[in-house]
Amino acid sequence: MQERVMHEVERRCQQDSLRLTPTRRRVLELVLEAGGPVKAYDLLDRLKSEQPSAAPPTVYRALEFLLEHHFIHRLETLNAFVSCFHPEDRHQGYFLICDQCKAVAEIPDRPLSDELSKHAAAAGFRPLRQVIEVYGLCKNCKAVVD
Amino acid sequence: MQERVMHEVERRCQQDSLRLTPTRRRVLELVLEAGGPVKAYDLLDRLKSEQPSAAPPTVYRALEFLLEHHFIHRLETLNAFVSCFHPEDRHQGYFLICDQCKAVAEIPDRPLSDELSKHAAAAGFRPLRQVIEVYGLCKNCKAVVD
DNA sequence: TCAGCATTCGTTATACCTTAGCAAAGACGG
DNA sequence: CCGTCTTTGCTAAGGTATAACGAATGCTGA
Repeated sequence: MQERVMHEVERRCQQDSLRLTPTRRRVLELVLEAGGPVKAYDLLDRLKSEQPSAAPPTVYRALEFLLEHHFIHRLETLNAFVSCFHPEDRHQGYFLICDQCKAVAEIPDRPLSDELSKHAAAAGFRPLRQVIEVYGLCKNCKAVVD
Repeated sequence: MQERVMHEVERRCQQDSLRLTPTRRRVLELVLEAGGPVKAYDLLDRLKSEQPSAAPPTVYRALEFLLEHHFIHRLETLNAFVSCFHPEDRHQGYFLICDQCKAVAEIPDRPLSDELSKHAAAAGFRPLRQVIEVYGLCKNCKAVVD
């Protein structure tokens, strides 16, 4: 799974001549390994253990690159980052984020996103970027509570 | 307009026996006066000029109270706060935020929000809170660019 | 191959955003 | 009034993100 994403990212970088430098690559791996939302400073700690010279800008610059090319996403409310599960298509969608266990599901729902864009456009607004995050309880945690 | 909101907030506080203390009230006024997204530290600066003892917790606690009762909203991506224009009904909707002039429009679109909740529920998720923010160019700024 | 240019990186420092913790003061019900 | 709960004042620290600048590296065209 992580490898699939990694390969896809490599392909895209080659195709668009983007430079997937060692640090950028390593940060992406760390995000993938996390298997859920990770904070920038957590990444920094992990990075430091293998590359003591790493500092905040090291991580933030790598994250910036990965975000820019949609290889990862940023969860605005959590100040955290998650890998993108479908880097192959330029999707728009939303996130379901469990308050309890922090599991994140990325739902590539294009119709809903298009609907939102349409509404915005109808109001004379030119939409460029959407942030749709739903917080609540995931299936498992809901079952425990009920 | 600002007065209308203020009155409505007073009414709600009385009705639900919430304590709209001087500081809470003043912070709400400052958010209303701002007429757009304001940062916590901007509020703090303004507050300090009339109440020198004000410190970060002063502002954050007031904001917390106002958020909790939906008298203001938080724009997650901007780390900023805006007043709620329709405190009378427990709405859900989305925000249109201009990258250029920072104007914020609060759109109380219940159908779209319900649609999103429905999708989430269909995936076994129990939605508790939605964050929908659309960034782009407002009508005016779009006209200038084109 | 090499000079020139653009991009990336290392490093330091700092700015910005938010919460913890605890004691004092105030509001409210009995 | 007294006890309790909520709110505040205050100090401090934790967490998040960017500025600035020079050194290193990669890329391109002569």
